[in-house]
Amino acid sequence: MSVFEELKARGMIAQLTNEEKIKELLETKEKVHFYIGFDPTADSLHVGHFVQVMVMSHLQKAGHVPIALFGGGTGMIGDPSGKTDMRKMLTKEDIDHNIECFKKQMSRLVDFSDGKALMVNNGDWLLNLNYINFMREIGVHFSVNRMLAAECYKQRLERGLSFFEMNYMIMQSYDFLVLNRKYGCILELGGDDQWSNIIGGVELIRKTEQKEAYGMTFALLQTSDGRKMGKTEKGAVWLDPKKTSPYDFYQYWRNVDDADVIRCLKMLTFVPIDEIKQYESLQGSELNKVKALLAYEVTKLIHGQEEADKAQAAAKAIFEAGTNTENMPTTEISKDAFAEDGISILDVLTMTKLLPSKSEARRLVDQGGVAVNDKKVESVNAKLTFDDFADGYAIIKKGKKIYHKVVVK
RNA sequence: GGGCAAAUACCAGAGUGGCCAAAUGGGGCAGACUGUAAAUCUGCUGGCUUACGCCUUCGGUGGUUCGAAUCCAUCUUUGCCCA
Repeated sequence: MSVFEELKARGMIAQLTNEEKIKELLETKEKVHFYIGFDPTADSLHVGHFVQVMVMSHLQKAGHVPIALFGGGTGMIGDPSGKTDMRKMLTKEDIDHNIECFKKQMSRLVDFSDGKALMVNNGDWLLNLNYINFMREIGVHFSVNRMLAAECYKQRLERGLSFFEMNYMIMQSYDFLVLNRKYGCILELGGDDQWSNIIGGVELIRKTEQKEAYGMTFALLQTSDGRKMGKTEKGAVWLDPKKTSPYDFYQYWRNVDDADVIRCLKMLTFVPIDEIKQYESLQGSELNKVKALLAYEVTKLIHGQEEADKAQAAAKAIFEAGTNTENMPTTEISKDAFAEDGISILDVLTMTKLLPSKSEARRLVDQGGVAVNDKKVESVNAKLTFDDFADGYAIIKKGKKIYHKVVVK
């Protein structure tokens, strides 16, 4: 199976400028330079970027050359596509820092050694542009009428779109042109929300260079009911273990909706497509087992085998056997915090940051959502005494799935 | 630059002198049911307090009033219309 067919079979491809040409290109040309842009708006990649990185990896394995473009320049504007509000503007220092973080995370999946993949920063050519020259050379090729007609701006047209942001598309198109000239890059990839921006680049290359270039977009990682995946109450699911622990990361995938398992497995893991096909017909608790596979595989890709094993072991321990306290988040509490009759459960809950305020802690206890050492806490007046720490620690359970170890010092 | 309108909790959005910590919906959290899922049902959803209650919040500041999310002045921001 060719890479192209593989990507297709995995349901990753959303739109293409020219399907036959792109297929042919990827199947017959030895090294295709292609690029994907990343806006460094945070100091870690999140799940939304993950699909793009997977695509880079797939294509690289087939011998093609990924160019990861970091939006050091465009990031200072912010892509308005599909957004409802203007983005916060970042300083140059923030952006540089974020790029560094992206590079590290990406290197896990994409091999950047020996020119097998490239990293570029569009700040290198965008930041020092001369406005008039740029407008004369590039700006002339863009029609405002057409840009306004683009689907991705629709929402913004109702709420207001600044000229500033309007430029994003031009700049991204220019990126493609620069990479085309510099590296012979003829293919731009991106999330499906990037479609208009990508087309812009393809057309720009045709107009200025009289050359064919191609674009392809990937399905956004969405839940079956159309919501973006990778969002939790705490915000995005990050690839950085400091921001989303490997355990939480594992749990996120462990808990995906039934309807999303197969798609995630296809898009986010290297599990062979034939194997995945066998899972497609599974239902009920059988499908539940596939989720464990998904969680393990994805965690392994991002955090490595060791962390994946740990996360899996921790999950098994908690849900299938008693409790394994080894990889549990832990808080130390000083002996001094104890009064003669012990320490209030409410205080413990806030100290461990399991809950942000005593009021919330009170509510949760009232509703029977807290247990200590597997015994439900019955009253908001409950106290923990040293007896509760008989093994050297106490296990606090919040809800059904969140465990926390407390040690007295 | 001129005219008009708006700003309320995580989001959307009611409230237009006291009954307002503020309707309703979404989201979130918890409980029941389950498969660590979804759907469904129930409770909760500013902070402090054992409790009575107290404190902070309706864009900012100042004022009117016994009392202001609500009235007045002013500033800021956003949207719409005209140029």
